[in-house]
Amino acid sequence: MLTTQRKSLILDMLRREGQVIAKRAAEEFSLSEDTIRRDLREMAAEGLLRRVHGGAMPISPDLPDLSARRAVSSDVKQRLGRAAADMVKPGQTIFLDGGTSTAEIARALPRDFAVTVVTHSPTIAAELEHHPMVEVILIGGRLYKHSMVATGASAMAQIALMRPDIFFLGVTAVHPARGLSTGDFEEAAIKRHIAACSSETITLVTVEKLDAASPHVIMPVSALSGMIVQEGIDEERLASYRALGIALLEA
Amino acid sequence: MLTTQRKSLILDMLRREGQVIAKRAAEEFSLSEDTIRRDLREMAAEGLLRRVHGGAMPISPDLPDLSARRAVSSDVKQRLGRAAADMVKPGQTIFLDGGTSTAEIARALPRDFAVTVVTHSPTIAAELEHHPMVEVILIGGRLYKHSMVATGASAMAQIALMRPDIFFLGVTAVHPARGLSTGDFEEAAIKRHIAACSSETITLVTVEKLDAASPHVIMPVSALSGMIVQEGIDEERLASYRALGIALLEA
DNA sequence: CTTGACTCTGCACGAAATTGCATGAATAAG
DNA sequence: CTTATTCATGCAATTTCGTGCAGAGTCAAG
Repeated sequence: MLTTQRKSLILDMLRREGQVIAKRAAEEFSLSEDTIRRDLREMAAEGLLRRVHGGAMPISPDLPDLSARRAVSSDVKQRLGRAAADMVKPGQTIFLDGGTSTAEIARALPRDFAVTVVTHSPTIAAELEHHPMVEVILIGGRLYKHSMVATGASAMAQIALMRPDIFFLGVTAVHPARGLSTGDFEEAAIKRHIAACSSETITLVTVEKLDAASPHVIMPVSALSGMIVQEGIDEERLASYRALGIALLEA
Repeated sequence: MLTTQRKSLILDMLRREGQVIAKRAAEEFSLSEDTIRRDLREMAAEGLLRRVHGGAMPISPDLPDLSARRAVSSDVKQRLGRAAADMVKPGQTIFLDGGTSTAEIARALPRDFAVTVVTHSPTIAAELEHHPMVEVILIGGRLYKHSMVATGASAMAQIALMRPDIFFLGVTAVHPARGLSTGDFEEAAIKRHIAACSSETITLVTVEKLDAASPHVIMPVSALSGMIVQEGIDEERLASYRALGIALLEA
């Protein structure tokens, strides 16, 4: 990665999140903290940002509109998103479902290796605008307003041409017997179709989704390759999933 | 391969990916890095790009990126957007090109009647998320990072199935003789294709775009149905467009 | 056909930039 | 005050850069 580009990305990160944490940026770019600190020092000298202990802050006091977005993305989902992003290897193609959980994956994707992201969510696609190394394939179709994903015959046909390595599936409910489910029939169909085209299907699960059921079934839990579950859930509640042979990763 | 041609390809790569990495370009063209470096050096001398360690970046350091430009949605563009939205009648289907001007149209669309919006820009699509009456058709394909629009054969095929009433076209330059133009060859092709499928094509023009020309021609000005131009431009500068029979609306 | 000027390309080598690690100082937290 | 981070600087290893140079190809004049 070019250092010039990295500095722009650091500025982006600063604008987006209102701060840059040296440690986090180092992970993000897969570089040592020393390098990030050097960047921050130089950029501070150029007057692009203000150096603080642990990272950097914007030169001017916070812009309000972006801090709002940050507040929405809960800590739990961020952790799940990072764990999911860790599973992705350079050169792979992943399919990101619509939703707030999968949006976190998009944000957490390492910025230093090339990945192809396929998505039928314009929101996710827009999220990846400033990601330097990610190639984005957008699936088109009629947009479902409530979930903001493309659906319909055209979307199905475009998806049928893809063979993603991992499908990160968004669900509203997970139940050991009733399977993975969501609130809309059409959406369930398209999720099922994406899963069928993908080598692996992984879903991100927070407590409130666990052991719940929605009206429209996507697939049995056993069809999953793995689940990334919120940390701190009783082993007891997870047992029935392990019994189904599902790989569980806590984050 | 001709070095002249290679240099254009390098410029394309720069526009497409926002950077050129010497090593990668060398692989791409099956040449030594030395040759690429020489090219980059020469092109930097010609002012076509900015040399950085490891490769090259666009000439303008840190173009105010889309988020910044979006925040600075200028008063002029808002007025142009409103004028464009006023042209749309209930029940019509419009195609919105990518770009900041057309994004203003999306924001200005009346909230009380049903319109179908077709777009190949995930940014525009996301913008319409909270619009109650608008049906959004998203065109998919490989996303061009710098302009954030879907391109490629798949996008072309999806567009070919649509017959929008109005295409609101985004351009970087308008010239009475040299026509409508933009910075990227591929983009020019897709814009031309959309225009061919649409009943009318309207473009929004601010002063700095008027009487200017970019490298890649989209179509002659005479192929337009109309232009919405920024208020307060000398009648003299508009005369040549009127002479071509173009309907001009000032806003 | 031959010759000579010119261009393009790859290789070699010293210079410069970038990065990670180590060390000791500075800072924040308890 | 004590402890754990975080910071700055020096240094070594690696990568990239610029330049000189030689071989191959092109082109035109002789």
